Amino acid sequence: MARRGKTNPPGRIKIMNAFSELMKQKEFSAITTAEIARNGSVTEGLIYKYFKDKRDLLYQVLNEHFTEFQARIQSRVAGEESCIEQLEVIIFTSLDSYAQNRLLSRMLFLEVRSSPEFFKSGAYAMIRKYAATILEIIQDGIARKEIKEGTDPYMLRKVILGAMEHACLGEIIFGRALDIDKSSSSICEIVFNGVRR
Amino acid sequence: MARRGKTNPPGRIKIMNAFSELMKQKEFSAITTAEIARNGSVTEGLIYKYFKDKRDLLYQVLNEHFTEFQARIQSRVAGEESCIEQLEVIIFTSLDSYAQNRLLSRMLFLEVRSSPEFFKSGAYAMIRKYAATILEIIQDGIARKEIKEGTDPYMLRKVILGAMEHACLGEIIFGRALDIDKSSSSICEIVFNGVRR
Amino acid sequence: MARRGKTNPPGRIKIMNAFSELMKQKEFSAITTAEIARNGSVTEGLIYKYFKDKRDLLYQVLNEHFTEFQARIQSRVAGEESCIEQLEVIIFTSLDSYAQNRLLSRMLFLEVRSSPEFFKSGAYAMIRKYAATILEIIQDGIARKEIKEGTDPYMLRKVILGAMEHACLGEIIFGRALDIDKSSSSICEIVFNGVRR
Amino acid sequence: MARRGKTNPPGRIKIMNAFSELMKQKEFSAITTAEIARNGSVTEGLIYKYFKDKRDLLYQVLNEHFTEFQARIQSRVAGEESCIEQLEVIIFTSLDSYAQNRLLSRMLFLEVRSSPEFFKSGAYAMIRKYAATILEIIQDGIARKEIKEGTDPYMLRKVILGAMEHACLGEIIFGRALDIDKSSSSICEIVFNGVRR
DNA sequence: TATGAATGAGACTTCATTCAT
DNA sequence: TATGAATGAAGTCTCATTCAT
Repeated sequence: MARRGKTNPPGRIKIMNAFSELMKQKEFSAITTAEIARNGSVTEGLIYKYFKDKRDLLYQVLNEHFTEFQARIQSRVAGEESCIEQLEVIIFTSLDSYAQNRLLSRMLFLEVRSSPEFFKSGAYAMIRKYAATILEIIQDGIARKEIKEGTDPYMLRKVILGAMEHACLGEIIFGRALDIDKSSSSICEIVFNGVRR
Repeated sequence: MARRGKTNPPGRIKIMNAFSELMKQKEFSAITTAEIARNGSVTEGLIYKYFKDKRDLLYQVLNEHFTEFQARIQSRVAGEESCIEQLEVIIFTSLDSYAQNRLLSRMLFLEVRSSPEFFKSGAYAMIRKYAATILEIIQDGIARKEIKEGTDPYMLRKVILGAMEHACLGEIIFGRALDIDKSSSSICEIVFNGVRR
Repeated sequence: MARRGKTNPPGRIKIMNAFSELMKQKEFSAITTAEIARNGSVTEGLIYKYFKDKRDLLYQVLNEHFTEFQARIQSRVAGEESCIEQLEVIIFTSLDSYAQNRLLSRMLFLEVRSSPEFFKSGAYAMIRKYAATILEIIQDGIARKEIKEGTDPYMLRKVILGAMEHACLGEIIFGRALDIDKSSSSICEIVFNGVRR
Repeated sequence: MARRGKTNPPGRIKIMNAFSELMKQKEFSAITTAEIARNGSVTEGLIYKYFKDKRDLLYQVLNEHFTEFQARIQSRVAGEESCIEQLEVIIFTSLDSYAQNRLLSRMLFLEVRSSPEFFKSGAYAMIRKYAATILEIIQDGIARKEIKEGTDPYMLRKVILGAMEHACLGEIIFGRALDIDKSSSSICEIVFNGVRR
């Protein structure tokens, strides 16, 4: 997503691309501004024309990714009727997005959450929107009697988010393969029907 | 747990305590060796007598915490008969431990997982033991027909671990209060009985 | 004073005003061209259309101020007959100008004198004129027997300039109030009549 | 003056010497930490072990100089009986110190006063002591009827300080020679006896 | 066991300035 | 006349780590 109203100068784009590329290779703290500049064929100084600091660059890149991600979720959900199906779609699509974009997941699950500043960023605002969407569907599901009435919607959301996150963790950390179909249907089966015999 | 066989010199203890204390206040990367030394009333040089480097210090501290944690889980599980009850105990005890020791959770959920070296550490070995315990109970539960036979034990473990983790995340990051009873029983209800009406 | 012959384009005026405004708030070296451009609603590049560099901007601003200052002094002195009275008028008027225009005094007493280039600037030429005026009056005073004949006119000038400067320093640095009447009459009393009983 | 109680490690001394040396050659802001380190044969990092930042280094160096300066003044004043003579000694000794140590004067008159932090430094505390000494002598002089009773002691101090400062300014800025005997006796003559015929 | 002095590499950042349009 | 993009050089400072004593 281009910045609203403003022009998006080539240097800015180069910097964001170079940074995204580097994020695929190494941790945030291991990336130096010198590297970013070199890879983007700009000078280090230019980074600070467009970004407050290195973290701000990270958050702006994340924001773009998350915005796309959130848009994809929204459009897929729109096609489903029942709440359970909507949740299934969210779980599948999220897992799919995570798998297709390890960079995104790495940053989200392992890097940014340890910095308090992240939670003031626009990138985090996007995440909140995503979480809000899930909550609404759950509440709707309870209202429409698709979901048991005693269910705590916040806890259910936590279970879903946590399950998805842990489903990806092995892949992100160890590079293990992830079977999205199997993972998402397993999560749905467990969460919707329970495991007790 | 003191290091096996060896004596535990006062300097080493001071350093570990100072570090633990600092971990309650700020991220790992924001803690400097100078601070650790100052807070522990030792010199920076001494840190390198007992620890290979700053990360090693982190892992040794974590190891102590995780060892205790794992021991507590084991002893509690021992008292339960059914697998479902064992899992309930694990969920409650884990949540309780996380809540009582935010330091532990912070480090585990937000700090160490981004560094590949962590996964070679003794601290991580403890975590694996913990995870293995859960897996065994699940497999046992399936064998003993307490848990549905089609259930993927690995995925179930992921759902449980992820649910617990996300249940704590708000508390760790934003300092929100956590109702352990409610959280653990909600997780159990959702996972064991499902939410579909 | 507008630049002789030339037109004074709006951009140039905006830059000078923005800079003058900033000088009231912070030291010269703490002011960045980016700030000047932002405050003046022009682009950084434009500064270099009208001014050789940042220092040149400072000197041109100073020049305008000093020119006015010098003109005021000249016109006031013209009204006095005796040399002593002329000096009194200079002391009072200078103090008054300093107090009314702290920006001027700040720059003159605390900022520019540390840079050798200043002494080649037009602004400094104005200061020399002012100093020359004082010297002439003193020499005239000696010739007209109003001032003791052994007096070293250069040293007397230094005493007067230094006394005025120190009288203002507290105000400039600490924002203390300055009683101009009292200060100027005290200086005159001390310098003209001496303090020995 | 060595730091009280603490040891004064060779590196710290080397840094201060290297810096003092550089201050004789160029303005404070033109001196880089790289230069200081190079000239002192230490690493840049060491500077920050002993000094909070570059300014702190400046103030600590100044503090040493001013402390010596103040001690010299005190011991010379002690030898004089009358207040007028004490002031004469202060004026002569100050001028002499300024002339012998242009570094000191440059920094005091042209560099540090533009930074608000200076006024919180120990170096400035020394300056205040010096100024307090002068004020006490003046007040004593009034009490002992050596100085006219109507004299404003604060203004008299300002005249003296300003006169001395301006007497040195030419030397400091333009490298002009300064005749201390002549300058100090001229100042005394003007201030004590006045210039009016 | 412990100290304290010193290192060194490099990180982030700032800013005056230029230039094509 | 004015813009906006980009430069590049340097600058301050941080910090984990080592080593002689």
